[in-house]
Amino acid sequence: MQRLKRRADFLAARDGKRAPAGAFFVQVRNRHDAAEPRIGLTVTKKTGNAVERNRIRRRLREAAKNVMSAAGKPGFDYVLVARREALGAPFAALVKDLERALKKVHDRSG
RNA sequence: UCAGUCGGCUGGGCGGCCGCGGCGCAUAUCGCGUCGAGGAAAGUCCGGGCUCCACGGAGACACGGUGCCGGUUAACGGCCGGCGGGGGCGACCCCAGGGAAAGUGCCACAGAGAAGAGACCGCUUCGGCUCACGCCGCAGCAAGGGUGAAAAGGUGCGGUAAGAGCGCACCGCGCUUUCGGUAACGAAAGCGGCACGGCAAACCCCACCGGGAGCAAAGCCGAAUAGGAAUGGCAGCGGGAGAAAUCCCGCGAUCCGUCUUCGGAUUCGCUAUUCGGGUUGGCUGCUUGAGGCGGCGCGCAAGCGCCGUCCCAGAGGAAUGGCCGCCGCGCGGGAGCAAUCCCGCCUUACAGAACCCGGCUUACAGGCCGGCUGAUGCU
Repeated sequence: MQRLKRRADFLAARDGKRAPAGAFFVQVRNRHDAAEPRIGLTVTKKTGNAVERNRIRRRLREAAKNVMSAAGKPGFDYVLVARREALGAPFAALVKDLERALKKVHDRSG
């Protein structure tokens, strides 16, 4: 699973479609190419201290890993922006929310 | 046993499946092995290493820091030992602890008086008035009261009209000498009738220390695009001369001299190659170090020396995670006379390496160990 590492990619995704997903929300950008889907994670300092931010990032990454192979489409970048609730939410719920959000985004875009 | 005080340690364990980062091996595409957060990784408050910049030496001035003595260290504002002061029955704890006879300044409020001070209440001889209690006046005084953070040595005895270092003893203080101690300092003796209030976290004086910036330091490699320089090739627009190469005039543009005028230079463009700078990016710096552990020796200790042994995170939108099982701990609830058993808890504090070390400071659920002190009980 490819990760977003450049600021420019994050900025591009910020202008794309977004969908709420419970403890976080998803921003999507269509790169219009055939490469595999990529994900990026945004956890701001407002969310908590370093330990909490790391934990949130890891849980979201793990959830994305479970979901992306099935629900992610080639040529798309997905940025998951965490809210504080992602720290304590059950893992199963994170996975479910992400699946639902991706479905919603792609249905809407056709 | 209770109360207290000081110091140290720990910060869940085992296993399964699926993953992540580094390194090694490899059939180099599947894989295998191995290692992978902390005591504070935190705050970034000190001290260093390292890198770049600046700098001839030395000194002076300014600014900042430190401030009892000795030791320790690469260094420190750290640490260890000691001294002095204060607190506690004690173990022990606390101290921004140089200089106030170098100078300047400040000491609010209260109070009569706040630094060569002062007399509000008060005490007393004498004189006057009054039968008397007492009142008034001149003078002497500062014991007692009162104000204050602080009132110009303290306590006691003598002394006196009342008093006062006025005299004496002890304590304190100052000076001198001797002794002990490396020293800070301590002890003793003698002398002095007491001078020298506090504040230096007011300015200041003295001693010592200090160049600046930081791994986004610094070095290397370097794409596209734009721009710079050099060289080669082709080459502006209009008109004229010529067979042509080419030359002349005008126009535009750029540059130069001083803005204009005027004068000079270029042919400014396109293209190719090369060079230099350089952003995104990549690599190095990047983890072997004042290193960890063990033993021996020296030292009261901080620490030092020798020997052996180990390699123990190196990410970079930043790896150490997700889901389970069993055990353990804690809390809550229930059953039971009890031992114990059952159920529940999003089961664990503070917190995530970012160049590396030495400290300091701050945060921290629960648990463990040891030294010492006081009280009580038993022998």
